[in-house]
Amino acid sequence: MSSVPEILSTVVERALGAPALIRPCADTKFGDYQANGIMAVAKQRKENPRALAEKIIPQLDLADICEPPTVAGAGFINFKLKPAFVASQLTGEPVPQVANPKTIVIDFSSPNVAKPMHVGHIRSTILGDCLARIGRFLGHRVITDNHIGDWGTQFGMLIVGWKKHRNDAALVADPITELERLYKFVNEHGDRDEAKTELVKLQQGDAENLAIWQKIIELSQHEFAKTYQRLGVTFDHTLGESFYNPQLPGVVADLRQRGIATESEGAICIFVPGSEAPLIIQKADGAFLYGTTDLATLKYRLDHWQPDEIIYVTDARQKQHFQQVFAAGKQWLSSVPDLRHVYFGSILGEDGKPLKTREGTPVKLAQLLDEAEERAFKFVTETKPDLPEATRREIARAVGIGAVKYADLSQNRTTDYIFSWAKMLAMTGNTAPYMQYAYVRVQSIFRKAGNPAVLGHIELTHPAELDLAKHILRFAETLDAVLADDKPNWLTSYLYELAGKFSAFYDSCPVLQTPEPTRSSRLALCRRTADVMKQGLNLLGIEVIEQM
RNA sequence: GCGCCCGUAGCUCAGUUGGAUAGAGCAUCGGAUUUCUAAUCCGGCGGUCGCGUGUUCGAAUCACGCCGGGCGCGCCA
Repeated sequence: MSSVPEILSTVVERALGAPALIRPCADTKFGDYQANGIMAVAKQRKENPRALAEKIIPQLDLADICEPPTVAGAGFINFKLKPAFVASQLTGEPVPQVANPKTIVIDFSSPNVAKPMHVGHIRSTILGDCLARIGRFLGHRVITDNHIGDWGTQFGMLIVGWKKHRNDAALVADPITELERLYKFVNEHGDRDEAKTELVKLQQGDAENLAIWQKIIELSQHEFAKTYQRLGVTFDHTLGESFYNPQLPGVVADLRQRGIATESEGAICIFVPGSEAPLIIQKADGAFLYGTTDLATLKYRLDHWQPDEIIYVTDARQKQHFQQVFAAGKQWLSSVPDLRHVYFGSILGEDGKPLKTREGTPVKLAQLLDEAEERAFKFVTETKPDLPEATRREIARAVGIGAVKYADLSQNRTTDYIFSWAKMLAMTGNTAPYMQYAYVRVQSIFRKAGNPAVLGHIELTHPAELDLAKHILRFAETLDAVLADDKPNWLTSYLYELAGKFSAFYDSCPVLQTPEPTRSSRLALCRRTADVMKQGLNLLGIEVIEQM
């Protein structure tokens, strides 16, 4: 089964001989879909667009699908779907698998070892996970990779701190906090030369320092895993910076040999068009930089996974860096896939400045999730005091975590956004709880009906039924659009409208008290709505619940 | 100095890549329930899309120039 725009495109393009540019109608009074391509063609051929549209229409064989198409405005063709067609489509497979699956590597989250994950990691983690879920759902081969920061100069300080100032009890209780303390302590009070010496020993393979380094990574990974579990995020690989470390000298040598990298002011640099400053891959003192690691990583991924596309989910400030890395990669490697920097803005406090705690430190992710759950728990306890506490906790978990994720994903990722508890946990408006509630209402109907409702024959008569049904059909095209531009906020908008249309239907179309055959038809419509809601929220990484 | 991003309703934001009369939510005002969870639904109010010039059948969207805000720019990641 194809999406409706695909069906319309195929038919129109056959007659037009050019892209049909099928879009949802700007206003539903015009119809359901419109073709915008006629005007472009008319311009090119110097024809009258309305006349061209009139000429095209008789060639369109769409009698089973929509009412006779009409010409409007400057040369639009409008299509109004027939209710019988909509009903028939509802019983098919909701989302077709892509015809040509791609291999997509998604690099996201990337926290630093020995530091707590903070709000800065939310967007990368949630966005990357969402894109991975959608890619897989559509049938692509997706490989997720957490490129953690597990190598670098900070280990000099950490090793000194570990050896001389470690508090084992604190390390057991809260490893990351203790590691952070050690780093800060040495940074402020320690001997820089000593840190440098330990770093060099580590780099030269000193057994004791290597063991400490590994232990620090292990402790950190264990903490990361807790957060990922809460968020329901998984990775296929966690190949951090250190993994590529042994490859760096070879990468630099190869780049120099090919004349792509050159020495300048003592450093080894790659100059790429479009930016004045070079990408430095080896410092004057011989050390490598993250650009070096990024190039080594690119080569590794190409060699091992043969991707068609690599997505890097990092904040917008790294834009220039990735432009340089991508440009350098294209000079260096013969066949480079579609490299995408999926960037995002910062999370700001309500004062419009980067979100910080009262003490001025970044807000820790774990604490943020705690607070979200706690706020949701308070609310559930107020509204449903009779539910057992365990149930209320479970609802609060799904609602709280869902709210945080939804608030982030519903925002256009390219801009900064203002973090607001009130807004994300609001039970009205474009929020996760609103949608979870809509789902709960459908489930309640099924419970009262005494069965989960099967997908049977659907008859669309009431305007609210038809409106809801048409929107359900737009699920597939929405997911295509999301993945084409890496913009999950289009999916959240879709789901918000779905929940709204369901609520309107719920309000005006009784289900269980209605006589057959309408009762079964409406139950089937509820079934399909619930399935799409659940699937859609699942693609955002948000759980549904049975009651709230 | 060079470069990137942003500016849309009182507030927070969409706007599918140049399409029709610019849309939501919040706030505010009004209405709806003997019926499946009112955490709901329906309606009203609210706009010089920062400003200007241009490109064309058509511009919030593209180009150029201003104004205002954010960010990045050779040896951190």
